[in-house]
Amino acid sequence: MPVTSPSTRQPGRAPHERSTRQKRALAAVLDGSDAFRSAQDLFTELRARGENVGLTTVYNQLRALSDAGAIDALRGEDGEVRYRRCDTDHHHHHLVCRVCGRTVEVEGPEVEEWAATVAFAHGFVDVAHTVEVLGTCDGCAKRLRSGTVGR
Amino acid sequence: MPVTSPSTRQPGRAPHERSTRQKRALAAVLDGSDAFRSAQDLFTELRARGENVGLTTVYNQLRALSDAGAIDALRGEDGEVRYRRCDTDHHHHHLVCRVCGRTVEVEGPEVEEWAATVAFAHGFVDVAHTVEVLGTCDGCAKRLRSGTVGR
DNA sequence: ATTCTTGCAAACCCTTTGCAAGCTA
DNA sequence: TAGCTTGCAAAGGGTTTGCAAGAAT
Repeated sequence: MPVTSPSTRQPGRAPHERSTRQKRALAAVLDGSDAFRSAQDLFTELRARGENVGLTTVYNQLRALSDAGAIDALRGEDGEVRYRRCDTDHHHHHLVCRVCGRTVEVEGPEVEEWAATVAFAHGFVDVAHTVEVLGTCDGCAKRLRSGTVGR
Repeated sequence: MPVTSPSTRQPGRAPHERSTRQKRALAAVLDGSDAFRSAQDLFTELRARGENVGLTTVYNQLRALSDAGAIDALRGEDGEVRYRRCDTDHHHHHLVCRVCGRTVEVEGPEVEEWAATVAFAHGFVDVAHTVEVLGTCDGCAKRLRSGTVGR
């Protein structure tokens, strides 16, 4: 007598992912900005938009998305992790404005090479590297100069 | 009539710093290792050495030392800040072993230049950058290969 | 009906702060 | 003695987890 469970189900099968209002809402917010946003920040915006999504869910989703490689995660100086939808697929780094959070994706072949060379020279293998460039973007710099103090 | 406070005391005068058993103990631990260590880690080692130093004091000191530029502070992927006595004075980056924490200070003129160029190209000013190279050092790689599993 | 998803409540963990007692100079 | 330093206790802040109710398939 055959088992009742469908034969399509395999042992290591990835679980079926479901579409929910919360996931869609979070995705919309992520799509609507190209700056790195913290979980708390995203949560606040969701509430502002009238979307009722729990903070826990925001964390749950962000982790899932990050694990799946759908978003970039970056830990800031203050220890908060910030997330951002990643457009490009290839390896790249970020140029981030410390004032408005605006980010530009940049490439740096010479940096990749340098990292590999340096690591090799010291006998390190399985190398990864993090490179972030932080600065003040032109717009913010102008604003700051003109006396319109940021804070 | 002159004020009673000594005339040697100036308004913005830096406070007198005192030498204590705790400070010396922490300094000793920091000197005894050239890897980045977390506050908790340092605290544990102090206890292991039989030195009674409070966790709060470790944090207090590390912050003071860091503010004074006497030690380097680096926030890891896990959000913990790690500290390390910094030998060299000039700007440099770190090559860190993800297994044993061993670090090598490396320079990268090309990276500095790249960062400056990229930032300039996008109109960013007042630029800073963080570059960390993470890998597995030769010793650890060998140990892992030989089946002596790390965990 | 099944099982993934949600989100409240509470736990975690690192770090900071309040403050009274302790110690250095 | 003066006031920097210590460190217990407790608060803070971001993030994770337990788990029962809810929703998608």
